[in-house]
Amino acid sequence: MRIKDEFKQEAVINATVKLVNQIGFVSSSVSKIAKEANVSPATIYIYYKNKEELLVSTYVEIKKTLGRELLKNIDEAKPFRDILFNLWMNGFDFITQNRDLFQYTEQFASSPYSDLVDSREYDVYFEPIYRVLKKGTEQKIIKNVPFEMLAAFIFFPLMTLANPKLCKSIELNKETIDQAFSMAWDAIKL
Amino acid sequence: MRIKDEFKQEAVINATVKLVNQIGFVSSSVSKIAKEANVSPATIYIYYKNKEELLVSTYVEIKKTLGRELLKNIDEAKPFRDILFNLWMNGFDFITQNRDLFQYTEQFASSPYSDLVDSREYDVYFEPIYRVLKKGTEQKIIKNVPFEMLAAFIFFPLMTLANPKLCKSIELNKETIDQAFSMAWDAIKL
Amino acid sequence: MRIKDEFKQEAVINATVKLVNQIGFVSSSVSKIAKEANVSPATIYIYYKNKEELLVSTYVEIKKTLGRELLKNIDEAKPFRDILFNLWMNGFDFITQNRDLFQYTEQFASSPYSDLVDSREYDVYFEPIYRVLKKGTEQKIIKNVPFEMLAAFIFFPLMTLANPKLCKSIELNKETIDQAFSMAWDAIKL
Amino acid sequence: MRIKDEFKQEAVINATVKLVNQIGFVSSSVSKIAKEANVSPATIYIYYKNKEELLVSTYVEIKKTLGRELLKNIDEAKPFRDILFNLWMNGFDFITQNRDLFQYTEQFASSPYSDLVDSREYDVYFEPIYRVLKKGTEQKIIKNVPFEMLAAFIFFPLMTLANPKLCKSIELNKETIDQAFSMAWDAIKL
DNA sequence: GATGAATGAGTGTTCATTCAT
DNA sequence: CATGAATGAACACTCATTCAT
Repeated sequence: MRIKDEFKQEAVINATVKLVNQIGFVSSSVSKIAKEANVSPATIYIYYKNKEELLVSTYVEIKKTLGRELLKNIDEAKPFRDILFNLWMNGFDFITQNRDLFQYTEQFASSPYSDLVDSREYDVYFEPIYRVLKKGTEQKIIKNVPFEMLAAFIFFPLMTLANPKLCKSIELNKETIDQAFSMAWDAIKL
Repeated sequence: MRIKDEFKQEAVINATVKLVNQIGFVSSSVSKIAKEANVSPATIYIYYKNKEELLVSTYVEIKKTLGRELLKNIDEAKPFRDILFNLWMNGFDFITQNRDLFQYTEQFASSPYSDLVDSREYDVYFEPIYRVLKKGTEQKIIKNVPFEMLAAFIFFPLMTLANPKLCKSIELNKETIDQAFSMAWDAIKL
Repeated sequence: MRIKDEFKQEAVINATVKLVNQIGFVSSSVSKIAKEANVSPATIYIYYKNKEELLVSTYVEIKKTLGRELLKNIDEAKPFRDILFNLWMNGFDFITQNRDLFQYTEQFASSPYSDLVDSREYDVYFEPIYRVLKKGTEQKIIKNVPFEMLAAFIFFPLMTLANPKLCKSIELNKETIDQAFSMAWDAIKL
Repeated sequence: MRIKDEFKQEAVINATVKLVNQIGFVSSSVSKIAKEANVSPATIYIYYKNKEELLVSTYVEIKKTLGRELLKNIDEAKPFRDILFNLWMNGFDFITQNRDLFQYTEQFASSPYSDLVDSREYDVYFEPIYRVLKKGTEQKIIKNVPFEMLAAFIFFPLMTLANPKLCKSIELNKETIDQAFSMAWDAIKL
């Protein structure tokens, strides 16, 4: 029999991300994705049960990658602020170097498909971050507030800054990055 | 302009917002909006050139309202932090009391339609906020960073916290609100 | 506004029946029906909620017509056998003169759509037939067996004979018709 | 021929009949049949040129079986009515004991595929029945009418009664069966 | 101004069949 | 012989928009 063409599936994923970035989530139809991937629409249904599964599984894959990237070269022995800065910069690097992947997750998160994701599929990749922040709280280094609030002041500003649509005029050089992190730090530190 | 017409147009806008909240941006078709507004699809095309204009202008209207609400009872003579807190609480009140309008803007902002908005249409309503922040910078009360960065640390966390999807577990009482504002303040104050 | 074009709807019904007769129930797709009726596929969905409704309501309409035709010129004062013969000939005339309508009902009845029909919609047209047969039973003219069994020996042979596919070699002249009815009569009479 | 292959082909036939009974003729796609038979879709195309041939040949096989079953234990020396009753009961037994096979033939017969069958493939199995009926006619035991007409009064009522969709309320016990046969007999006897 | 009818182009999805192994 | 991968064409249906009144 014909062997499964891994390239084809990868082409589908790439086409999905590319199209979502180019024309948006809504307009990215299965047939357009198929055309972009040089594949028949029917082929997509070999790999994925339906459109939902294509979009959701693409999202989950990206989230896993993001989780892995965030924790790259993290040394938990370092001072807390340094760990956080590492995390932050890893996030920044991922966002800027994989703008299309990042943008896909942003669009996905605000789409009705986002309700269909079982976050447990990738939560494990983010668990170390919870743990680090919890330790910071316990050691009275950062404020004792819910995790979501910490995230709202650390990671959401990061995402905002990295979003060229929202921050057209901000040049993202070493200085602004440091400045932004230091603001995030001021927000959460005790 | 006849009174009857205004009612119709208003019904269309309300139906748009209501439907977007009920079934999402994607599924809100012109004919469904028309049905919800008790109006013919063709009628909508009397008021708006096309669907895009309907969605964009609805967005702009909400932005204008938001701008007006933000500046309610703002006394520029007060101390800077109090002014900011007022702004912040006005924003919080708007979001929680007009969740449907807010949710519409969120969905709109992450749709491809958002590229089509000319922000100058509502910027004037937000201009006082720019001015206040600028004064704060000049008086060395807050950090001297681009406006978007300030916004990223003041208003985006607010929106994040008010988003029930993102912050399921956070109860929004007086205490958490104060806490959140104080974190935002720590982030931007000098 | 544009007024509803009765001709269009009729064209759709005719096209449905015609196509079902030409290419069968299964191959008669909405788009083919639309093309045959010189109408856009979308137009069909103005008249009918979905394909099912188109097929079912076409069936019901034909059944109503059949019911009306069967009872044409029936004089319940006549002898029982004559009434039955009248019914029988009315049926025969309908089948042979509206072969396409009849064939549609045959195909429909053996399609999965047939489960979706609420027979109460047309039962009223056939009620007089029930009544006549019941009277025949009570007056000990015909055998006291369930209605379906009577039908199986009166009307199903009729349908079989009128079906050119099943009875290729039988010429349907006055003599064969009389012969067939007399066989049906022998089957049910006491 | 290898044993393994026969199993596969038989599995395909069984799957075809089973699926047609479960989900109907229309929905029974080649891939679903293949899945049900634990076989690749491509395998089916080794045994059959195309879907049509699969369906038609399955039909023909069933017809052959039916022919064989009808003639089981037929003793042409018996009185004519007894022979006929034997045939009739054999038919009844086949229908009730192989409802799935019978239902398949019913669905097939009212599908456009039925035009593609060459009845000569199985006619030989039914030839004895022709012969018996012909003798009955010659011996002036039954009416001298075309074979199809006899069939319409003997076998079609039988099929009608055995069709649970058409005869929901009729319980098929010894008594009703006898009654039905006697009606058929009244119809054809001289 | 206001409308319901009408539509071509598109949607997600399944199909019978063929390909390459 | 047997297979899972692959596909173009078709499916039922919805869309944003325009037409005719």
